[in-house]
Amino acid sequence: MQERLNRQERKSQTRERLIDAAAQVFARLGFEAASLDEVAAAAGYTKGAVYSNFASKTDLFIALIERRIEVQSAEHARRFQGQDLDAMARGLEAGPAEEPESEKQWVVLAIEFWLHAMRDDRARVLMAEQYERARMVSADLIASGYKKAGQQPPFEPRDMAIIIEAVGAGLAFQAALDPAHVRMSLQAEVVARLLRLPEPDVATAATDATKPFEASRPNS
Amino acid sequence: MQERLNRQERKSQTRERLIDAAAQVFARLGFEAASLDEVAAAAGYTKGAVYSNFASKTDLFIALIERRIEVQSAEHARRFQGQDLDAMARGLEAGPAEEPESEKQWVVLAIEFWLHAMRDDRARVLMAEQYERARMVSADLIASGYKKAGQQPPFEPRDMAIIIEAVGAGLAFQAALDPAHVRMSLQAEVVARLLRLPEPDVATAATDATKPFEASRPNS
DNA sequence: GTATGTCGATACTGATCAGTATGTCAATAC
DNA sequence: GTATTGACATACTGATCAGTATCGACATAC
Repeated sequence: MQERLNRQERKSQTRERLIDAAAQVFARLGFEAASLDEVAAAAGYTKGAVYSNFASKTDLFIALIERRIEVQSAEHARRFQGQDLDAMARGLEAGPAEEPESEKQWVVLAIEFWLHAMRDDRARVLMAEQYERARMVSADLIASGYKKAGQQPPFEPRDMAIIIEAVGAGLAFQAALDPAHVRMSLQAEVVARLLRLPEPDVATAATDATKPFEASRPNS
Repeated sequence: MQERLNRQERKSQTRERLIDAAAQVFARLGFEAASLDEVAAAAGYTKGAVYSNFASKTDLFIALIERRIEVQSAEHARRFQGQDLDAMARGLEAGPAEEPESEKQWVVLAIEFWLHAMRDDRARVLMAEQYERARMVSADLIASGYKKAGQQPPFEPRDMAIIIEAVGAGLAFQAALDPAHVRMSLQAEVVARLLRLPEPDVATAATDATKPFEASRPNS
């Protein structure tokens, strides 16, 4: 049952298993409330394995998020690269790629890490960079989508990326609290409405298509 | 310096001070990492005062959120009641009512409580009910705003309330990570576009006309 | 006045847990 | 083969902390 592995292979296998277990346990109990004993046990090891692979509890958390970021970035690129606007909107309608349970686990972990990031600058910068990279990828896709369609975006592509992410995150937040009252499918509807330019209302469409809505005063 | 207060007054004063202190300490350290000794000390008491006023640490957290809900609901109603759509949109542009530091504290606490709610049904139901009530108030305001304007909303008023909240929360989430790259003022812009307000120029020209679109470099 | 009950302080307990020190065994090196 | 190194297990430490038990002071009741 147990493969013959050399040191390096076995160590990275242990590392992966610990990270998987940490994802489960941190999501279930929260980072602070979770103990490394429980994480190690969930992976079939003891705490010694944790400290042999990670410098600290926080380090394990960061490794977990870093791995997630890699997976997610690849997934994100794979899913939307080279698509036109309509296809992107339809992609959103399809909802998340994962099963709901796993998806919710990642939402909780992202929030947990966000809170951690509010108090730990290393984590904050890591997460901020991840979001910024994702925004730039999305913004490029959006910009080239509009260019192909020969149309003007209603907001700067970069702002559109921010907005789409915001709507998704904000809906997930509310839906997790109260799924009976909040439909995640609203995200696709909102985005479709924001993306699709030729609206029946000719007068506003004409003005809006030429100039984006003016910015309000700069934030403090 | 210390007023003469009867028992009831003094007790509720103690309670308020403990809740204030808990807001500070929980926001700074997180609910789990914060100790009741520190909360009590921040309020000028000892842990005995906490357990004389609250059944448990969780109970204190819930009392804190309940009080916040009351304040926020009153504020929300006061701010938007009886306004038309234009005025509501302009109200959003004005940003949060509180100073940024206090505002951020409440964002963090709301997220912290949300995470708590993911694992504690009592907290989840409380928070879900709060959001649902706020949605209904907003939906009514939106519905009557459209009725007055003689227009059709692009989404059901209740869904619009959900969306506006989602955009605000999602932007706050990103802005807290990376204020240099995310403008909170996007919320007002998105909402204005979704509401499809008739010509914002009249109302906003006076204040905003001098600021052309220049979104990509927010000063921070 | 005296009695009573309440609020909050003090002191303690039992449990938990991150991190460390050391041991053990297997893989690698020679 | 023997020596060495590395990965993980075991055992321990020091510290923290929620919750409890008890006590004193003071407001209220009579």
